[in-house]
This record gives sequence, structure tokens and C-alpha cells, in this order.
Amino acid sequence: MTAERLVLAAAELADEVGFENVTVSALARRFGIRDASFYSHIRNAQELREQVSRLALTELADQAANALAGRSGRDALVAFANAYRDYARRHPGRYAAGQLPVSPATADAARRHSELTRAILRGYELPEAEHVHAVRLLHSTFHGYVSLERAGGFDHSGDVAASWRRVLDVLDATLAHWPAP
Amino acid sequence: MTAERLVLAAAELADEVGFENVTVSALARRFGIRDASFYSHIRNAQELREQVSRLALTELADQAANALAGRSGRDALVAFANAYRDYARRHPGRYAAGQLPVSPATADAARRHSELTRAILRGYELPEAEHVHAVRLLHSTFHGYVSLERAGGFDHSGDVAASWRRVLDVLDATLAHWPAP
DNA sequence: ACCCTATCCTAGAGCCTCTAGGCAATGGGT
DNA sequence: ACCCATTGCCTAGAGGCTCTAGGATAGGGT
Repeated sequence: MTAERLVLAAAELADEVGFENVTVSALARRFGIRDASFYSHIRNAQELREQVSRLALTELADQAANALAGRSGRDALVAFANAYRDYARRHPGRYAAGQLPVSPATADAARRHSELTRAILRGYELPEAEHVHAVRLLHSTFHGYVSLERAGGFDHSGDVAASWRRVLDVLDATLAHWPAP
Repeated sequence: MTAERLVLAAAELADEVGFENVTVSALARRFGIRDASFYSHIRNAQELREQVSRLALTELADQAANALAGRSGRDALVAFANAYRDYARRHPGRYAAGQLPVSPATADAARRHSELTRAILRGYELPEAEHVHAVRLLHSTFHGYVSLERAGGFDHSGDVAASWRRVLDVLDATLAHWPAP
């Protein structure tokens, strides 16, 4: 019974019942032990949730890195974005966890995401000074899309997958013809 | 003591202590009555939160509509986006409430947001078939940006306001030179 | 006067968080 | 072999949030 296994179980629980329902009680129930017993392993419920957040961000970065491997330009953009969206769809609870306010514990994982996104830009020709803005644009759009999709914000007006492909087309064109400041 | 005043108080509470801390108990405390007394006014805590969500989406749509009035093209885009971001910064708790999964009660407010976003497109020349994709791109980017900013995701790498302006520049250029499918 | 409804109350059950303190097994050092 | 510290779990219990059931009260309409 390591803290690691515990966090993994919490992540699985999150995907099953939603991150907001990840409680110490529910986890204890799943392990067949008393609530109080958990507090030897974990400081408190808050910390448990942060660890799940950190796990999610790390997994997501791993998969994004994988998607990027050996690709560049448009291929890299699409593969990265799809890794992002696929992860959110496969692991909704984990993904939601990743949206917790950035804590010291998750700051390094968050930095990795920025660096990976920045790697995409190497396939386009943007001035160095524009990189930070482009990274934020991509991050925002990917995250915004998957969270609105997940919340049902796109439910009543046409094919969500088609829009996603089109949005990636448009972002590719935008990076390829990045307007001068 | 109408349901409306109650929801308004809940929204204020959300902005002060965070949406996740809006509880029936906290609200009752603020009104100086017992928890149980609230259940004559409100079905349950879930409904209270949904009403706050609906209030937030409606207020946000009102302000976005105001920002759009009399503007078109790039002006409209920037004013709309700023209305969005300003609202999120001024009313963090309400904004967070607006991200609840779309319920039947909030579906009409959500539709209004789509229509307002669509109004921006009238200042650009996009084929009708592209509108749904462009609306989703804009929504995603605005929402993604303000929520990542709020969560602290942009904390460690430069001026967030400058990036915001630049992102809007880029979106303007993207809408102006929308790539063919 | 009488009733009715709105508003609030107490009591209490159920779930979640977390602290304090205890007990038993395990396994390493002597 | 023996001791003892650590580990992992336990019970007990306090306190907060949610919600139901049922009761008091007071003002307004008939």
C-alpha cells in the first residue's frame, strides 16, 4: 500500500465517478479499510486530489511527447492536439483533475506542457518573441475545446469531430502565416 | 426572500470564496437562518449551483451583447473577447459556475452565447458552412485562455495581458484570411 | 374570528473529513 | 531467542454539509 498505488486508484476512481466525487471515504471503501486508516498514507483529501492532478498532467505530457516523436509541422500539431483530446476523452476524471489551480507540486508538469507545445513551433517560422503567445494560443484552444466539448457546450449544433479537424486546419494555417505584430 | 435574491447572494458568495465553497450551509449562515429553512426555497444544493450557473451565463451574455453593440469586424472581436475575460476576472466564482455541464436550465443561455459569437463573424467573410467551426474556435480559445489564466497556468512566463492582445490579433487575422477547407 | 400560507424552527439521519490514541504483526538488531 | 520500532490498521469521536419530517408562528384574506 504505497502512496503511489493509492493515487493511481484515486485516478481510476476519478475516471469512473468524476473527479469531484473522489473522496477519502470512497477510496477507503474501495480498499476495504476505514477512512481514518488513509490518513497514515496521505496528509488530507486536498493532497490526494493534487497528486491525482500531478499524475494526470504527467501522463498527458508523456502521451503528448510520444505523439510528437518523429513528427514536425502540421503532423506534429495534429498529433499533439489529438493526444490531448484523446486523453481527455479516455480519462475524463484525470483530465478534470489536471485543471486544478497550479500548485507547487504540479508546476514542473505544467512547465513540461509548455515546452512540448513550444516544440511544435519549431516546424513553423515564428520569431522567438512570438513563441510565448503562440504557445498560449494553442494551449488555450486545445484546452478550451476539450473542456467545452466535455461540458456539453457543443451538443446542439453539428459534428464535434469535424469541427475539431477544421480547428486544427485553421491553427496550422495560422501558424504557417503568422501575422506580424 | 425570493429564490432570485437567494441565487444572487449565492453568486456573491461564489465570487468571494470560490464556487466550490458555495454551500447551503454557508448561505444559510450568511442569512442568519438554519440550513433546513433553505429547503423551502430551493430544491437542493445542486439546483442552487445550477441557478448560479444560469445567472452567470446570462450576465455574461448580456455584457457580451453590450460590447458588441455598434461594433463590427476586429472591433467587435476585441470588445467581445474583453467582455468575456473581464467578466471572468471580476466574477471568478460566477465564471467558474458557468462551466458546469450544460443542463436543460442553462441550455438557452448557452445558445445565446453561440449566437453572439456568430454575430462577430458577420464582420468577416466566411462561408456559412464554416461558421460553426469558427464559433467553436473562438469559444474554445476565449474560454481556454481565461480558465488557464485563472488557474495560474500562465504564471511563469511573461506578460499575460500582452499575450491576450496578441492572441486577439492573431484570431482577427485568422478570421480575415480564413483558409479554404 | 378563522383559516391558510409563508417562513422559520428543532430533531435527526447519512456522508465526508480529520484527530487522537490503541493494538497487533513484522522484521532487523543484539 | 528476544526486544523493540515501524507499519498498517483499528475504534472513538468531533465537526461540517445535505436533506427529510414534522411543528410553531404570524400576517393576510374571507
